[in-house]
Amino acid sequence: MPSDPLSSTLAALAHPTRRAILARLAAGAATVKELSTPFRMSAPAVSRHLRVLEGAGLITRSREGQWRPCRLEAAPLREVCAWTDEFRPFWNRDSEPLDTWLQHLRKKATA
Amino acid sequence: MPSDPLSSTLAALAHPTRRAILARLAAGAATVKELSTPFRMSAPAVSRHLRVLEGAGLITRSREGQWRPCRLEAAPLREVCAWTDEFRPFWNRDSEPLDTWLQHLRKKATA
DNA sequence: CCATTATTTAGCCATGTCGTTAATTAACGA
DNA sequence: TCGTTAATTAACGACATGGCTAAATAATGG
Repeated sequence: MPSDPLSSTLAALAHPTRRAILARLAAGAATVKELSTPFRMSAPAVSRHLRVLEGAGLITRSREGQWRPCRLEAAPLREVCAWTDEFRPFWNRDSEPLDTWLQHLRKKATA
Repeated sequence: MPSDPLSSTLAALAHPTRRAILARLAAGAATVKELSTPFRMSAPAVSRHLRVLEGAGLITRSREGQWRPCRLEAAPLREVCAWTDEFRPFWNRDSEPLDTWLQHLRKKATA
């Protein structure tokens, strides 16, 4: 499993539950209990999702008495957006025409 | 494993080799062979990465004689950027102050 | 000290990933 | 038809994910 920062971030986001957790945390910090209830998921399951998010630097957790409030850390999302942004010129256009591929072949032939 | 479109896209992107393949395809279509050489990876390995990318709708493949040229399909990246964009207000600010959490506790106490 | 609440850890199981090599299928071209 | 090249599939191994329940760890508050 790749462990570079961007890969960790993307892998963490590649699960609907974890994205929903981040969306929830955008509205304010929350405890594990508060998160597990709406997602109809056991506390251990949520705890593990949180560990993944923490590993990706997408949340931080602190100790507040017996609670472990989670807070959103959205900075890694900037890198994700920056990466996709590189492809912005391609978002709206169809895949390149067949011509390009044929030119490519022709170039190899002459080489 | 989640199979919704956004999760598929993010999972496909969560591997440096696959991101590098997309970056390469931005410069034009390429065959499996052309992709496997620079990545010092066996053709089967690349073939499977391509399958993942295809499953996420990030590339399309056609048959051109004995070659299977891959072309970039960047549309799904738009959705990724759109999702992260929702968090743009949080990108540059520190995690919410502790105050918010304390208010949160106080609210529960009075409720 | 004991009961309660919050959270994590430990097992379990099924399934997916990611690389390899070896074998198979598809198409070309003399 | 035969040999070559391109690409996929099959099979393997090591390991991660994602859910569960049950048990262990913290901290609170009588």
